[in-house]
Amino acid sequence: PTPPEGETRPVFTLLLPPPNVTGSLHMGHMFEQTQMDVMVRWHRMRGFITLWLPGTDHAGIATQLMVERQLAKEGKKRRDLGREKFIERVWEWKRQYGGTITDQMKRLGASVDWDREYFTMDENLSRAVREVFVRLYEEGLIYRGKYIVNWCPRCETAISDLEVKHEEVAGKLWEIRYPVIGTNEFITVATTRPETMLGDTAVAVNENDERYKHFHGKKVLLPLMNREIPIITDELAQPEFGTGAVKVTPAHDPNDFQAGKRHNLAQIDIMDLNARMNQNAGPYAGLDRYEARKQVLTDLQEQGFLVREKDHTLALGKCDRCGTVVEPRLSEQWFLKIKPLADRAIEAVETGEITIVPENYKQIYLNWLRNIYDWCISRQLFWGHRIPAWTCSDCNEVIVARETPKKCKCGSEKLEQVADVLDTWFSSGLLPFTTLGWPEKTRDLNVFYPNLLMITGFDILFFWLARMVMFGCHFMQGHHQDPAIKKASGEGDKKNDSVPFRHVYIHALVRDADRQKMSKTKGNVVDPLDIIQRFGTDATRFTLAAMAAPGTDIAFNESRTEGYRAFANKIWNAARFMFMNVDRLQTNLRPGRTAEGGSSCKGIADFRAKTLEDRWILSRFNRVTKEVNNALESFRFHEAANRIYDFFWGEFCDWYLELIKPRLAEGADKTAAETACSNLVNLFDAYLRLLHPVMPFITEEIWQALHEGQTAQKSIALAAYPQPDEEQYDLPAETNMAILQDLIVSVRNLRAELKVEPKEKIPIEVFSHDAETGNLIQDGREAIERLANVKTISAVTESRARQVPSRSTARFDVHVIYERKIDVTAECERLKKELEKIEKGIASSQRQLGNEQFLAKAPANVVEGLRKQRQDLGVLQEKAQSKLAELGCG
RNA sequence: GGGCGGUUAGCUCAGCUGGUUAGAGCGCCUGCCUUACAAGCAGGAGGUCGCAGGUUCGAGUCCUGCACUGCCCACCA
Repeated sequence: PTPPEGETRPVFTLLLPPPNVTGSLHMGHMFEQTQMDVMVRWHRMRGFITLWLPGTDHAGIATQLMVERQLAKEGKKRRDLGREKFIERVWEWKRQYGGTITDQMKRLGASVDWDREYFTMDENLSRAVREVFVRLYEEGLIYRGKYIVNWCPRCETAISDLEVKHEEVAGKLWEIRYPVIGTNEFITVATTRPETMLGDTAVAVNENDERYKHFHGKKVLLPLMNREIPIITDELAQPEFGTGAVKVTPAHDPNDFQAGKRHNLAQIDIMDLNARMNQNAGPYAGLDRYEARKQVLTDLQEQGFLVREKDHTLALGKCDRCGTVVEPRLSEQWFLKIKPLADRAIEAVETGEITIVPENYKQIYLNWLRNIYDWCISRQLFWGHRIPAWTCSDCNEVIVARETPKKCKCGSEKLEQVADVLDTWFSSGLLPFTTLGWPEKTRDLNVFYPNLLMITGFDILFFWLARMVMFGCHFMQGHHQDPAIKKASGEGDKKNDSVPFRHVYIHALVRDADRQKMSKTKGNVVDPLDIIQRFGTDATRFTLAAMAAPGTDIAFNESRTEGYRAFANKIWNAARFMFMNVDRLQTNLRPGRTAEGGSSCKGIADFRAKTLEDRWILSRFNRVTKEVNNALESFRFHEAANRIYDFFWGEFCDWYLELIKPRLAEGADKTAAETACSNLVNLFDAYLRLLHPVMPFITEEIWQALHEGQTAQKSIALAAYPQPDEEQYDLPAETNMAILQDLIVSVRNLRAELKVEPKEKIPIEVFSHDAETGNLIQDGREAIERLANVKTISAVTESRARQVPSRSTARFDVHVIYERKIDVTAECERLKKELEKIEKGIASSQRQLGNEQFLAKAPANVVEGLRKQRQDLGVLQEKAQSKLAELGCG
């Protein structure tokens, strides 16, 4: 719902890049949507009013292609049906299959606002498209004209420069000689498309090219066609390239078209809309362009005009949609004068009104806009937004209007709407404002425009993103977002609200495990629904988030997902452990019943830090919370995911749960058990909230069970996202915990080495280097015994470092008492390795500490740290050496 | 022809603004069904950070060149 006037909460608006109706969900969608959903949920939980607006795109060519294929099975073409019937079929198709992708989306857990779902051909959006077109036309930014455009002979339509994909192919360059009239000489031209010679209307040479000076003003006889055409001088011909003379075909080449204009040459169109030769091609009429090429070459050869053929690699332009080789074609089209719009779009990014992350895309964006050509916006398709223009059959007047005009100004009523439709991207470029009710001045626009964020892939940086900026800045000029909301959203200082979005995050592309682009034709498409089926949505989302390092394409790898399925399982089991204890203790420990109400709290509610492990985990949780929030702030999804993962598995499960077990155990002190359990519950609750944006399903399920409807919020999605409380950082607790962990690991290590029976408890002796450590170990006695499987701990007053088997750190030496002999060779080996490492460390720290420059220039804490390290290493070195001596290692 | 990335453990990848002895997951080796979890637990092996220079007290991190690789852009016949 639209927030009313007076709303002072921040607003987060995000527009879903609308998938094509024809589409089915692929990994790229899921990747993109996972990142968006993480952002949306994160903002929502932090108290933003969020709008994530979904919709689908009518996708002109793509959709038409689908229906055409259907028709082809019935042996029909679209023109057999005619526009109206055809469009009916498309709508029919849309009704039947168009929902596929949105249905699939629902399984990703994407928390979009389905109530607002739109389709780009909806009436209100179509009306906005007409409005935009008419305004641009009235402003003189849209014009119509006969130009060379990229033409797809299969789709039978013009396409924009962006829709042409160039592909390097090994082709040929043919040299053809044209007889110069009135001489015995020939002039030789080179071409990669010999069939176009049929439409030649001149031969160009460079004015300064000495070789051809004597031909100036002469004519040649065009072979095969026996047409006289002039030799012109034009910069089109560059002396260095080929023969220095070039054939000019104004109707079939953009450069030649320009040259033709300069010299007033005739334009002879020799092809039809399917790139077959027409009557103008004389005897070649009816041939397909490649058949014609073959025939032309044969004939030239026979008649002695073909000089030679050379290998030549060329960049062949192909239709992005269907792969057919594009043919430059002269035709009447509609264009958008792009420069004025581009200038403003450049400014918006240059001045920081829009920020782009990662930053290198900023340059790419700017370069493109700086070198932009007018945009051909008309398409000769049936499916799409009809161009709101009519021509009068009596006076040829063109009328551009919002609604169908009744009659022409000449009085005639014979008006016919222009057959063309608009490029799909024309309408998608308008979505940031048209989906919010434009051209009406709606409250929605007031509140939700500009979007706070735009997340999309670089593959549509130009197609879509740049156009949204151009259109947004143009049509929303003078727009002001509700100031209270703007301020609350943290954008109070940005003056201009005409931009469609304030921040852009460009995500990477998902590739297959071999880094290949996924495509249907390659057959390497990984179906996200299949992955979800096998590993679960949460695990799949987590995989994508964890791999989403900005700027780096990701190679989707199932083994990672397998690992994150295990993670989900781990969470599940930890939750079981928690519930087990809650149930057993039979107390009101649900977080929903605590004083602070659990989830409305931005940290851990009611956490009572009684013990070292409590203080430690509280401190760690807050630090991790800080790291996660920071990471999300800068779109480092992978970092957020990894912190969340490591904390839970490596700290919470591996240590905290193990450490509190005695307190929870049967027969333990009831009050202490309840405190421990309550802490556990509240910590778990907070953790679930931290994790929720990435793994919405499992967190919701456990959270619901945890709260049992006892809380004001209906869903964890509306609970508060954890925020760090730096007061709860506890460095001493973290340091001490690390010492205990070291000790426990050392003992486990020794046990493994000595191959102590797993069940056998053994006595250990610990020498502490300082009283503090001694006390710590004394206090941690129970934990050490349990987690290291130790029988007794004796504090000794003399270092046992020399004795084998033992382990040493800078704080303690630990020696296990166990009669089995160690493997001397192996132990020597290990000690030597260890010593080597230590000495390497000593050498490097020694080198630096001996360097006056270092002491003078490095920051104090670095120097201090290094000194400390040097000292510790010295101690360890000595210990290792004496052990080696004791063992008598060679 | 321009531009942008990547090159770190067997595999897939982290390593943000240069600062202690470079990390994770998977895989591998050893041992464990320890009453939340064998999708698990404990321990372990494994890297001269693509190559060559340079800047710096200090470089996986910054600069230059090279190699390999991927991508984007481009109306030279």
